[in-house]
Amino acid sequence: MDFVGTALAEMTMPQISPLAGEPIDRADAERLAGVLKALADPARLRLLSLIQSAPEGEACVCDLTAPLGLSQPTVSHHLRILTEAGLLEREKRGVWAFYRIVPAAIGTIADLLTPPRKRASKKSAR
Amino acid sequence: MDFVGTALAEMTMPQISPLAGEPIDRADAERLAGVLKALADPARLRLLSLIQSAPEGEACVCDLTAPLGLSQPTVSHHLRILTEAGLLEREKRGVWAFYRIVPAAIGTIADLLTPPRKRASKKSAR
DNA sequence: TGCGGATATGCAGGCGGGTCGATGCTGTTG
DNA sequence: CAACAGCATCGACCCGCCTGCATATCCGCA
Repeated sequence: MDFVGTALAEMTMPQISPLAGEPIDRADAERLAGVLKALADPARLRLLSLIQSAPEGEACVCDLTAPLGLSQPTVSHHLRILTEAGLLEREKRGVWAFYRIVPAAIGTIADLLTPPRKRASKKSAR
Repeated sequence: MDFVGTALAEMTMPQISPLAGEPIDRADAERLAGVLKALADPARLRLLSLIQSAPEGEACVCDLTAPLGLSQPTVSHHLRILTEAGLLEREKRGVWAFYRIVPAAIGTIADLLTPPRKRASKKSAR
């Protein structure tokens, strides 16, 4: 599903926060849920954490299988899901595939979930 | 799983952000994933949105089944999951059960996903 | 060109989750 | 007290997902 890859971009512009003023429609709900599904897994959260705390902010598959305790195909599978969700970017150098976090992506999700009361405190509008 | 209910509280204090410095351990990853799983569903996102935008910031089940297009048992099921995750609170008045959003809960999730860089550089302007 | 290592993909088993219909429970109303 | 409305729970079905094993693909190197 590549639609997930572009999901964040489409939601970024307006505040389609599920906690803003207007109720979100089905399409936006599915898009946001798709990205959140990519995040809602212990292995993938640990992958993001491991990559972020890696020396150069990047890591290859061979560095991730051991700390995760999962097989190499399974790790590749999770990395694929995170990449398709737009949370990771992949760069192949030689035989290795290096993964790096896309900062704006997770920041966008955080913004979508940080809606109302950070600004004013009233949802009065509308 | 009631551990999900307390998951946020346990993670709130330190910044166990998966994108902070140290890699998170399995336990924290599972807790955070549990809460994110509660969010990662279109129906539940729409429920949160509907409740938030309701007149008094609260809504009963009978007001939610129609806009969602789901059966009443299914809506109750989703509300239960959100409540156990600590995202909603339930108050029974008469025959009705009113649900309200717990603001701090979602704010906590957003903070966990808002890594370091949000502090210094802000592109917003709003 | 051929070999070996690093990843990705296919396939299958097992489990968890979303949905609905039926039912039970509780509080309201006549 | 009887009848009814709002919700929660139960049981069941079905689909999607996580995982590992086996295999294919790609790349560097001798």
